[in-house]
Amino acid sequence: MAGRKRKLLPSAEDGGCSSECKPAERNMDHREQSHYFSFRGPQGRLGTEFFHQSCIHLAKAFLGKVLCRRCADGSELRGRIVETEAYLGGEDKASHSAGGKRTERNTAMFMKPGTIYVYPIYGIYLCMNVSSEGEGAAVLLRSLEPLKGQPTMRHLRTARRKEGARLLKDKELCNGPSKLCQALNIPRSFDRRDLASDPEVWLEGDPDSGSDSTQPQDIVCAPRVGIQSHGEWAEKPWRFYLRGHPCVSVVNKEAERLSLPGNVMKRWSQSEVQSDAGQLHIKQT
DNA sequence: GTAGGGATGGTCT
DNA sequence: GACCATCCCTACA
Repeated sequence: MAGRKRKLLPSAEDGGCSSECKPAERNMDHREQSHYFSFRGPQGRLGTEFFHQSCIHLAKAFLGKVLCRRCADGSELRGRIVETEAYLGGEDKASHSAGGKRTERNTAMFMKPGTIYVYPIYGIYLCMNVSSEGEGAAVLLRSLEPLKGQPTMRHLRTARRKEGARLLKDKELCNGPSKLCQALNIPRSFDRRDLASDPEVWLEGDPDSGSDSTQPQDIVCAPRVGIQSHGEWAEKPWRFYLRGHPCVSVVNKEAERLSLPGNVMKRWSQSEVQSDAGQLHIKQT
């Protein structure tokens, strides 16, 4: 099979990104602040107790939380989780651990809640899951809203793209499970690490919590993506995302109609997203 | 903007 | 040898 030539990601194996973080890019400037929301700073690392939830509860609880990545040079990359999928293991035939099947690859799914499961997909991409309560259960992280370190994320994502390709917009940096692994430089070697205690990757509370934390009615429940071959299990509404958020990878309008929003005080509307030289601005209603 | 098609190689049977 | 929890590019509306 004649393949297209692509540049390899230089530091994908070592877990560090010092070679990717140019000094000028490490300086915080206005471009590194989220244009979607105000970023109020860390709310503290989420510990082991947070991950002790059932898979579906944890998948919903992840929404709004901030995934943080400390690079080898000390700089930080941050993104708010806006889309997840629950894979329950056991009866869930779409799960890598269906039927309790345990292999070298999926061992992390059977480890303690909060364990990172990184696996390769389609040969060239990686996906990141976090184990939950339940035998073989894990939550797939599908999309993030970039909050900090967008220039570095863009550099990491561009490394695999064709030379001369157009500049990626902020909302395109992490809007997919493999894209977020690229943008945050999550390597395969992070597999089986503990998200509650690892020094290089961790989870923090929603920086916007307090006045406008994620409300249940903001969450859309939809069938999971890319598992059509698994029959009835493909229909289970175990994908969760923030309604109207521009960083969601796949919008399901039918599912949005079915999950009525009710009295949503804060929503994100595509029509109010304005593009400005690759950056996005969004007004909240 | 969206749909369609091709790429890619690890994992599992 | 087939499958695959994806991504990117191109063409077209």
